[in-house]
Amino acid sequence: MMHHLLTYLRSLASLSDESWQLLQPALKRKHVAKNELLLKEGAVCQSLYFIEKGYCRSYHLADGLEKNTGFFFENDMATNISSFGSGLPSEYFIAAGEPLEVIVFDKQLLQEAGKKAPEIETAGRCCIRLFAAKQEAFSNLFRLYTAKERLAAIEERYPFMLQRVPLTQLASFLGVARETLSRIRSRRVL
Amino acid sequence: MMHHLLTYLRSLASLSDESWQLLQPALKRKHVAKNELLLKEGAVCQSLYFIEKGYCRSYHLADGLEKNTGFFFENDMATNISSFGSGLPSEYFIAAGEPLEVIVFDKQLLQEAGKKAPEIETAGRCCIRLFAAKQEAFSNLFRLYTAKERLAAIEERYPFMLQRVPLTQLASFLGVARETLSRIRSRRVL
DNA sequence: GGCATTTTGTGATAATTGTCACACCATTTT
DNA sequence: AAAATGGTGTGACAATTATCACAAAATGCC
Repeated sequence: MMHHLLTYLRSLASLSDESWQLLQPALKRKHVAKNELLLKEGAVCQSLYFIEKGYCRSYHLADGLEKNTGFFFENDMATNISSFGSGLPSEYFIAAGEPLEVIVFDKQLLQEAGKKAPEIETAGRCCIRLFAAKQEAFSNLFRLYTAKERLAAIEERYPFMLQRVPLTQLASFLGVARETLSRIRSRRVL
Repeated sequence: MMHHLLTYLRSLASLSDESWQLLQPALKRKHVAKNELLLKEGAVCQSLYFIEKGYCRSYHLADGLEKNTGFFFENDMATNISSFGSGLPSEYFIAAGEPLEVIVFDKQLLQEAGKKAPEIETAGRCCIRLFAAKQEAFSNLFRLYTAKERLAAIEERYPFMLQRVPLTQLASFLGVARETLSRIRSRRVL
């Protein structure tokens, strides 16, 4: 039960069986159909999502166009960290890109669990630290590399992303037009 | 004494006078001259830096060129969150852009303080959450906006940045050539 | 299978940006 | 005062990318 999550958390911090039990009330399994929303723009993010199967993406709506800003796969934590932390409305959506199996962390119940077991607090801190490090790495792709190099970097570090994410969605994530990404990709093969 | 830091921490989480006292052993004031390094590429980041006065920047060295990836001002926490968390060597430098007054958090001593006072753990988690939210916001600038719009966004949210950071340094942070940034800026005035 | 919808590829052209070269200005050094 | 240094503006041209238009391919649905 919740096997992957336990492994994930124990890779980040020590977590006794007791702490793990104290965490259970804050957790809930959920299935989400493809294209269904985990978080709406304007809503306050009240949950963390641990992804067991499938992937989801965060996107902004601008001029009716979806601009993808993040992708989250198996063993990732997905959330709007800003809204979750501040209690302010989310500026973007999070939607399932494939049929999703997630474990939902409820914010209130998680706080209570954290008070009972400091190990949970520590594990939470490690999760956020990972999240921050990942954001930083993606952010730096834009400052250090050209569009072509960004694609190569993604291909090297997250090859499954190119397999599973439609090119149209990947384009805005890499900060280029769909057509440009298509051309970069075709030139690469030659 | 450490007045700004206390205000900052209390804006993030409740922190009793007792917890604050328990935190003291982990803190140390430090002056850093302009252009001096807080963190070298290849070194493991062992500290968090709370900035009381001045600013610092993180930069990668590629082909002998400095590419700026982050700027940190008064009441910001600066660190290599990835290296600090994982214990792996830093891939970039952090240097003072102005004469700096910082409060150094020592990693080991901070951990010990956190064990004694859970409030410190919680405040630490809030710091990292802010850090992550900021990284995400900067990262999204590239996906949502053109170079011109990115400059406008910085001007609106961080006007002091344009005053204090040399254009040459700002350019790589915005992901454009120095000349391009110079032209964007001059076109804006017309 | 056949039809509708979604996704991807490609050509043509305009707009933006990078690169190289050099001028200008302010400050510091000798 | 002359020279060196660091930061910035600008012209010219090449390279890259965005945009629009449409074709081809893949996918889902009846």
